Amino acid sequence: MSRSPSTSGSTDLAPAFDAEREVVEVVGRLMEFWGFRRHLGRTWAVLYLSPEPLTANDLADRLQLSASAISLTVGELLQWGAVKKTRVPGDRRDFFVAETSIWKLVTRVLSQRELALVRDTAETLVRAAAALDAGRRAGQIDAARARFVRKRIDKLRLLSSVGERLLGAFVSGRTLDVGAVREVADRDGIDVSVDGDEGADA
Amino acid sequence: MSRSPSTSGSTDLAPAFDAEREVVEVVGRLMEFWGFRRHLGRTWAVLYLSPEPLTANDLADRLQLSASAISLTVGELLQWGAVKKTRVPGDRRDFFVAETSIWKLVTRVLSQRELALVRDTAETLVRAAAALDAGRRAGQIDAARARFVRKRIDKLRLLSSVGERLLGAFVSGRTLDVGAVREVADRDGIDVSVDGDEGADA
DNA sequence: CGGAGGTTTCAGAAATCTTTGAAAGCTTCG
DNA sequence: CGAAGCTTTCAAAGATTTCTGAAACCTCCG
Repeated sequence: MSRSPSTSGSTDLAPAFDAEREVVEVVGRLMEFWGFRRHLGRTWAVLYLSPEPLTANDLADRLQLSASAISLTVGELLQWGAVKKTRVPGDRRDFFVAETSIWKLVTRVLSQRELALVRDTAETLVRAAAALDAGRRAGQIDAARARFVRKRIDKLRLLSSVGERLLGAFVSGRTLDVGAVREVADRDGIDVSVDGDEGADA
Repeated sequence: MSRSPSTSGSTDLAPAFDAEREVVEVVGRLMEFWGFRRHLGRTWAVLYLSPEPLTANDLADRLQLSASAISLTVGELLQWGAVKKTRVPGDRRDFFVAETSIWKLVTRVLSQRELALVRDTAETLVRAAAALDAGRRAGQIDAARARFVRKRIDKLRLLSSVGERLLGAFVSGRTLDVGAVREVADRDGIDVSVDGDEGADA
């Protein structure tokens, strides 16, 4: 009982607890923005702000969610390594703690999720370019148009490769190789002129 | 008429057009990941791969969307500056072209959307910290606990300020100041030890 | 000024994503 | 070994977001 003053009506303790709540919400929004469900962020935040590990029940109370929702949410957080499970000797329940190294979390997500996406994109672009060339060779499509599309796809490829390098650098700790970014910025500029460039190469 | 071979059935031209379609879809997914509606990405991609400006109708055909959906989508793309409206002398219709400088687009989104988010977050964190201190001073909440929460909030603040700086640097072209990131990484490391620190004074 | 596109708006339909409650599955303690 | 308490799973309910078709609204041409 003394453990969770959560659902208690607003007493004098209110302002400080409001502070916590606000933080929880803002982290929720942040995570939502990052493409996670909002509750993942909220849940992590509650744990992050708690001095002691919490049980699924504590979380359900504070977040106003059902036990099953908590289970699901916590499960996902565990997968991302954003939360760890702990057990307390005499207690049958699971306790949870937040991973506190946010940096670690961010890089993990970047390397697993985003990098996968970028790679997938790159692959698709390569395939598309190949298909286009094939179609062009076979004379199935207008040559000029094919050249145009090809160039645009190449630009996308360049971008994606730079993105991949950026992410890679970021994740692997040697922080942001300035060169990599500059390069895009520049090439991007150059590429814009590709439109006029048109005839140069295929 | 000769202008839009869009709705024509699949003939020998298929493979090359499939290439385009694939690109369109992959860009769609990418954008979705970035927090935009998938159709925004798809629409932009269709325009990006088209040598000539297209009408709303062309877009509706190629994307299999209703006129209203196109209107909405294009409207949003216009707001982000991802697409531009063009008019052709004898034609009453609106034509659209894709903004080709992707770099410009990315930075615009980063500076408008993300930066706003980060700032909002930072502000909330400051407020929360203040409320917490107030509560603590008034003795409304357990001092040890307040100190703990305060530290965690401070860590979040640090992170958000670094994020803000990173975004700012990225957007403003002087590319990624290595120092900024390193700093977080380090402090993050230090902060993790806050847990141990905890027991000392709790 | 009247009419023929073309575009935008908007309320309802459709699709998608979330959350829930109930039941099944584990685990630990007696 | 059996019971009690937690946790997880899953189908259905609930929300939310997105898309559509119809109507209103422009704009330009004749």
